[in-house]
Amino acid sequence: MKPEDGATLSSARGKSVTMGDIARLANVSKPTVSRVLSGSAGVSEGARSRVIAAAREHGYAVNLQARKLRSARTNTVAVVLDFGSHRAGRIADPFVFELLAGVSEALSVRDQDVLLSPPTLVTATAHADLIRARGADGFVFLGQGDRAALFVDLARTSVPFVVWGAADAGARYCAVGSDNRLGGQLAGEHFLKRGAKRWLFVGDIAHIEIRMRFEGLRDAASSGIEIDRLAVEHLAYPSTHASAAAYLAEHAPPDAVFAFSDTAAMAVIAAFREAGHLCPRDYALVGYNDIPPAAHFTPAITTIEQPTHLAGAILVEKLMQRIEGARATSAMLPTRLVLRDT
Amino acid sequence: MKPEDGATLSSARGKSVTMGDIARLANVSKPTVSRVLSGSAGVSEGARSRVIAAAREHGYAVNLQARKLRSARTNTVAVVLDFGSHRAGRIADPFVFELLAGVSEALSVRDQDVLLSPPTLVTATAHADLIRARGADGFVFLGQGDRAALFVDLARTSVPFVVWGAADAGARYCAVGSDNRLGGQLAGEHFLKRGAKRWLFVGDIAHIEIRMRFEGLRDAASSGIEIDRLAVEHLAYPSTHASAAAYLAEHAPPDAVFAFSDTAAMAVIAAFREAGHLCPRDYALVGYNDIPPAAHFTPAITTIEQPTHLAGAILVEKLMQRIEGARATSAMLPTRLVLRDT
DNA sequence: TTGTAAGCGTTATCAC
DNA sequence: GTGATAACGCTTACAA
Repeated sequence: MKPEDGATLSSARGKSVTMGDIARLANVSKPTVSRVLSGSAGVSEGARSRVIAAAREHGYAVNLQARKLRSARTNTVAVVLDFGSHRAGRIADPFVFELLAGVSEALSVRDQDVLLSPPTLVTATAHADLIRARGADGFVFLGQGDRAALFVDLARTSVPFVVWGAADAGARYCAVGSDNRLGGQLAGEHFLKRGAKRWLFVGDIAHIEIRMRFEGLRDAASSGIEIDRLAVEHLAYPSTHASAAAYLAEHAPPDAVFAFSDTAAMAVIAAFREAGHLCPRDYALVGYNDIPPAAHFTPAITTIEQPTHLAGAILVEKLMQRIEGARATSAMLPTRLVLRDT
Repeated sequence: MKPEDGATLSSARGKSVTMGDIARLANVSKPTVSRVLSGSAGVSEGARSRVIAAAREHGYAVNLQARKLRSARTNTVAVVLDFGSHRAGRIADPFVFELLAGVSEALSVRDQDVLLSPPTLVTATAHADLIRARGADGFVFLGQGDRAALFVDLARTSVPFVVWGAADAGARYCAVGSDNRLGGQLAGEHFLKRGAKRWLFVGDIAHIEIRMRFEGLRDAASSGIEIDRLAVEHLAYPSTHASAAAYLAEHAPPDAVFAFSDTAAMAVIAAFREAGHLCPRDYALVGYNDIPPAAHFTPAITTIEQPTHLAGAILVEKLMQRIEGARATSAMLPTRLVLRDT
């Protein structure tokens, strides 16, 4: 190594260390450094160790932007969270967070960067632009919210995306979700066993996932059973609490309640209790998601469990298929009834 | 426009539309297209409109990777979430999610991309590498978890970062948090008014934020007051529930409880109720965060409110200062007691 | 196994 | 106002 080697370091010129610098220090060429650092085979042990030593010594890290510019893929996935439903005093079910953790980990395993989709992205065009701008290779939507129309539009484009949520029967895109219809059926069967006749469904069926749960419930109902529906405005504890209280004031009390989330279930229990309508004494109740507090609530809430651990991995796998141009089928993950006190 | 224009589009050669294509179509040069699309002044109205028309017609979007390679900043911020505390059955307080929403929006306003920090990043070196690799310009840590040591290490480097959480007295880095000590004091004052003498603090003081709350509580205590501490293992509802039950079995019941979160407060109420120790009949209780269900729980929980709406904006502002090389002072956001039934 | 050369698509610099 | 030209730092041919 000649003394000049240090002097020609680009960092000495006030810039950051580049691959060329490492190449010079290790007495190899740039491509060889590249090969070593991206772990491709076909490099001699000597060259490899010299490169690694030089890189470590000079704190060199490959410039990700340059790499991404050069290669066809960005290796970045945009994740879309449904903040709208969680802000402004509405409640965030831990559920989405668990889903995010799962997705994040699955992507990390595949060396994919996770971009949080900016809240300004609303139209299909805007999403397509992000792909064209090479900001990401595809999208994972965590929760459908009121995006049904967006998905239909997006499915007409070549934008790779997967959606967490119910797969609509004729959906042209890949949706991975728990079997919401089954969830509803399980709730219905539970009510039948309890001999309940006047069922109340709490949830906004404008959301596809939630409508499927309602339909499952309806499927399970035999003749002689009456099903009423209480549309709560937001995914919120307070609004559910208020709606539930108002409902009791105007209607005959139900002897079974199926709530779209455990949080909503808690709100119903609280509101009904204030009116003297007690669970499980006066009615059966099934929640959704099996969040930890459900087990320890008083009464312990019977609920439908979703397989969050699997979900992230499967979503990511499907998206990768789509990005690589393959077809990806929608999938339904099984749910099960967790029987507790209600 | 000559017919050749279309034929020379790079998209016709199977590549995506580039700035050069738009330049040709609009009869200007690449730099002019760049000027128009990045909104810089000094372009004639004619050129501007031709460029915009051509870009729109061909669905052109500026290649973000190329732009980032060229410019000094990546305009990307890495956000670090504390999934560890939220996974595997532990509870996610909606609080973090609200914080994330706030940060995400504040960054979007400044045209910053949000990268979710990969779960593999643990050491200070790994974080520094991401900056050197130009994966991001800086970090926002949402929640300290058990990262105290990491922050100290990171503060010795030139990595720009800000932390949501308590600012340690001698901290060398920028921490933005609510005034946890004040929160503790407010709880203590509430207990004094109720005439409580045997206080119980529920929370793990290994977490700095939580220790500050404990210290605030202690500050508020006058002589003759006994304070006990119950360290719960995780940020979890179930573990708090179990610990609280076990506590009552071995100790004299407290007449005041200060829990590190509303969720934990709910767990305490439930566990104590099962042992016949009722709130507010037998003890006063203060939670933390003012999550929506706290208001509608039975009993409605008295709690400490944190200014989540402000937090995101302030964190981002401070980080931008750090990235631009300026100093950024830690900040304490005020908290207030929300008085309810407990 | 290794090196040379040629871009990837943008923006900065400097002329005009 | 506008345009030619040269980087930015890497990877992919292709050649040796």
